[in-house]
Amino acid sequence: MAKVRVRFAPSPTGFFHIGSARTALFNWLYARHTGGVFVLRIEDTDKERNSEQFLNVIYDSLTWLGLNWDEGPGVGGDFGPYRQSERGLVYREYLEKLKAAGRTYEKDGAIFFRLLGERHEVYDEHRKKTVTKVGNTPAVIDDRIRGRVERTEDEDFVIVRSDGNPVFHFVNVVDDITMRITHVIRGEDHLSNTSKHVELFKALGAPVPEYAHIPLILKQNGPGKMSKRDQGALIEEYQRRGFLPEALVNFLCLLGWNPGDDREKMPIAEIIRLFDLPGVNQSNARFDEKKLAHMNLAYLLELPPDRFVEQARAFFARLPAGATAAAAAKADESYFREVMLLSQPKVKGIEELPAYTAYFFCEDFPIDPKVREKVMAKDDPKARLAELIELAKSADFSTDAAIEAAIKDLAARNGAGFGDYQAVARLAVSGTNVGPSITGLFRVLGRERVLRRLVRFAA
RNA sequence: GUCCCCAUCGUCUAGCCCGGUCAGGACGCCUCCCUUUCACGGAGAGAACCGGGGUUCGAAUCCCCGUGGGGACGCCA
Repeated sequence: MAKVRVRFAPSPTGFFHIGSARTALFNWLYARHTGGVFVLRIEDTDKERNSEQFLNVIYDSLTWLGLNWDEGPGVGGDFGPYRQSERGLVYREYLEKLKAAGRTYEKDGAIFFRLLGERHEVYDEHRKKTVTKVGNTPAVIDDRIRGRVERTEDEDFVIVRSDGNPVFHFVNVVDDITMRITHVIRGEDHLSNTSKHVELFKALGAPVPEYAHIPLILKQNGPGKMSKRDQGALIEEYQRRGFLPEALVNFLCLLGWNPGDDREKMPIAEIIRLFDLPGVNQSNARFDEKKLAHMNLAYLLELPPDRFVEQARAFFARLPAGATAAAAAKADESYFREVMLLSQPKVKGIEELPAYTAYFFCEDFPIDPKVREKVMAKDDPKARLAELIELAKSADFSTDAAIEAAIKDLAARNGAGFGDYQAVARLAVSGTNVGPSITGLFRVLGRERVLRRLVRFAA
């Protein structure tokens, strides 16, 4: 059997959004599952809307997601060039084939593709004008996801604009032929276009590829499919917010596909092993950022320490200039690491880290007045504070266990509970009532900082 | 308006192809437990087969019709 060749063919006319990412992902998965080839092709025939900047968004997003391409810009391949703007000669050659077959005609300066069949005029309600319909035979699409779909293409359509540039339907088909694409996996929004493509394949005497139209991703609130302007639509936003690409990829896999059992969080290698076209759903899926956040957290919690710190470091580095960013940047590398690892099991995302850890890096952190009121209303916090200051002067700060033992001992001697010390100590050293365990807090902050903050707070 | 696709908890979904288990899991929500704050974690509750016909002893599952949702109808891709 011929080797599977799939392609992802984005147009650099907008941002790279979640729907495009999933289309790319499903193509990539299918290529990896079958041992086939994943081609990246840039559909930049619309000169009005293209820009180099958008091209980089595509490359960056795919790379970040780990969707490496086997052929395409940057890596080459035997069927290039891989940007449509550089394939004019190929299109001309195939246009000649259509012309020679008598399947084209010129009108209003543009070149139309001629369908086979009887012609008659009819008034089109939607476009409010009379159009020429063709009594064509239906195109049969054997869709790997949807089954047999019939659709009749009944109007000639433009394949070359009056400015001489070929349009999407034509170049898409020509490229799929010349790049030997065996499976076209794309969004369901293209299903209606497929009859045009089938007509072109036939007219060019080329075999029609296998089709697989995947369901669309609907916006989480309101009607319609997700578009680049919707909340949470852009891949670069997840990247910027410190989401883990493996979590996003895992989440995206589950939008329209499942392994056939209850498993959700699974390594990409396992997904590759199990992924197949018949397993893809037929119905559209609504995007749910809460579930994505949950998936991200699950990955975050088990991220190896080195990678977690690396992610945190990168996130801090991109932070807009400010007190926390500056202080963290100046912080000792091992201290930064300890602070981040202490916070890893506590935060729900990398993006929470700066706010969550701010007091580790500066001395002028705010004291939450509401928390202060609550804590100071408890049983003799001033005495507890004084006792803690004494403890901080002499206790062993080297391990959590040592700190815990010291505080417990203190509590026992003064007829108080661990909690009586915990709350006031936390308030004094961090200004809040949330954070890592008090023992971890003491250990990482270190004796000097803890003592200084306790004394200052007591004053 | 025409054409195409789809239809199980609020959401993602299993089950459907090859009719017969209290329709299963996950997210979210709520309750409880754990606890040194906050999270994490654990336990539990609540929550669905769009409607109507048919076929059948029996339909979430097969067929038809509605309805609903989505998409396409550009010299955009």
